[in-house]
Amino acid sequence: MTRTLITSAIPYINGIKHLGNLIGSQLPADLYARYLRARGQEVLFLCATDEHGTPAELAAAKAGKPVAEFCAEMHGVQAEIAKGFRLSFDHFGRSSSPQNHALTQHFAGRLADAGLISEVSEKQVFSHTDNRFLPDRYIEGTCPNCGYDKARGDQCENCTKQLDPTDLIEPRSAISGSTDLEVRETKHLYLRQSELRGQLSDWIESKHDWPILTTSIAKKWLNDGDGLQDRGITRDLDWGVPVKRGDAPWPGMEGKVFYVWFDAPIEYIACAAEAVEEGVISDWERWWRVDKGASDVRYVQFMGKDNVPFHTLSFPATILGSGEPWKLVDYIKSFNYLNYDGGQFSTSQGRGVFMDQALEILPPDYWRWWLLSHAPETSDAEFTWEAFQQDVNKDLADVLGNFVSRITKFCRSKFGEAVPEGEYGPQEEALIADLQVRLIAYQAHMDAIDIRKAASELRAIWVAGNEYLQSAAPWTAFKTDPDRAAAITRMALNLIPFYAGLSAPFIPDAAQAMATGMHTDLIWPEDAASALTTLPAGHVFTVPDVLFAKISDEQREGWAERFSGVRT
RNA sequence: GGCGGAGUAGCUCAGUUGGUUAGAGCAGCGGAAUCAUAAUCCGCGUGUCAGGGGUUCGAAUCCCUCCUCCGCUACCA
Repeated sequence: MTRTLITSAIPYINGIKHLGNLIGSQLPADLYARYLRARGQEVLFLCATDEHGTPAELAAAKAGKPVAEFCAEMHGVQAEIAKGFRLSFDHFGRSSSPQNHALTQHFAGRLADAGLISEVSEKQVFSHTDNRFLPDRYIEGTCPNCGYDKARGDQCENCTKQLDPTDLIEPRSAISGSTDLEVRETKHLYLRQSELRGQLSDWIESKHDWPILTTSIAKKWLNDGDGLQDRGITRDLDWGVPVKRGDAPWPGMEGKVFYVWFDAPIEYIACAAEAVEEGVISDWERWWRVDKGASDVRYVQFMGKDNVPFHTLSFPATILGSGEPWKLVDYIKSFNYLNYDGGQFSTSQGRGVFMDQALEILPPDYWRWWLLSHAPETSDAEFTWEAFQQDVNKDLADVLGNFVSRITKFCRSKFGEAVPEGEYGPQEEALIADLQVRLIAYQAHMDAIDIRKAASELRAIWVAGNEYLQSAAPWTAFKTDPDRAAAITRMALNLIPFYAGLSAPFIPDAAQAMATGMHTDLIWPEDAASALTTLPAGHVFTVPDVLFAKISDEQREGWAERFSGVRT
């Protein structure tokens, strides 16, 4: 049996993520994990918080808390929200874990031994007032090109000219506004990615089935300009993984930490080690070391397009460069962006709907269904309240929810809350044949992680039940041929556990409610014919509560208003 | 500027080994049914496939050109 390792890009610690972040990695990863588990595969689904870097330190300072404490709290908050969305991580770790410290230092040591680390002395801007080195972006000043007075040290947002911090006129700290800056010499480690360019290029070129979005971004970085550039992997910060060469000190690098993008992907591995400590799994190397049992693992990553360079190049460079048999990713599913009502979702500007707010106003299934059925797979997608209301009401309340409602209530009123007798006839056989074809198509789309197509097929499966009921019309048959009506009712009732099983990856709560109402467990159908005999005559059930209350126009208008501005 | 993605019905989107009258869902219009959350089902689409040019017996699909939107551009993560 194949085993699948699934990782979602790890969300940054500095705040609560918005719906665009959710659909960009965690939610699709969860869908796939749930699907594979339902199909009986062994799955390890990992995610974590990404806790290092300047923004984390600044967010902690703003909150008036020590950074370690801040991160611990925010990790708890994000973990709770993830539960709220039913994200089924086997472990939700932290990039600040001791396991990640050890592994990050281990990789750095291996890379150094392989001659893939160089020490580079460079000049960085230091702010006396802030008592820290400032990343280019955290330096503001007047653009020498256009005169814009809020140009950043990496680029002027007004004229888009790329800048060097030293180009700025009257530079100041974006954190404190202080102009007490000094250019200081500092030494950093660089990962010599350029040495691995050929290897990485061959590897990327061999991935013909990856999304074009993934490979095109990777190839661009491999071939742009002088090709893949070496990358600094250390920073002058307090919070992070201290620079060490394996277990040994690294002379000259005292007081420095590894760059967040160096240690963050390594957390994918460390997270499995954390999971062992948590007792979730017994052996993490069997998922990560090809020489220790991981040769039959298929590893799939999910991420937004902004993360692709790090996952296609930097992290593989780390793994390949180590010379050790770590598992390389087999498939990278990448996503475009979800826009919000004509503009971008923005964490920094507080624009859009954030994960905690979404859960305040509606159950997770509403969000899961809409976001997944509109996943930005081929291009950017757009969230509007009108579309959200319309689609959710139609798909979930009218098509699926009402189907469950109408047949269970019909049965209760005519035959009581137990499945009636009756032989299936040609109409039932036709339905079964149709559903079998659709089941195969649905599984094929899920296997290919073709999310919108899978959602569309699932919806068609729901519609098939309504079509069947409408044409078989048990309410009419009941008047002249109660036995026939009983058979139709039994067929239709059997669709509920069938739908529950197939829908669970998308809408786990509603699926469970359907199964519970029918007094069955959630199961993935082997084939339509056998699945639709799950409930035998005489099987007792309970009419479930309304599965999906509709979103009213008043609610929609209220939310559109509430979320029209900026989160404070 | 460079690179990449996108531009198809009012809306959201399918649709490339080039091939019959370009499809789906939603919205809209008409009808059926009355079991159900006024929920369902059936029927109805003459769209400059962004514009222009080219290759071809044949182009949404290949080539050239051009316009628009978005992203990335390596020290935010």
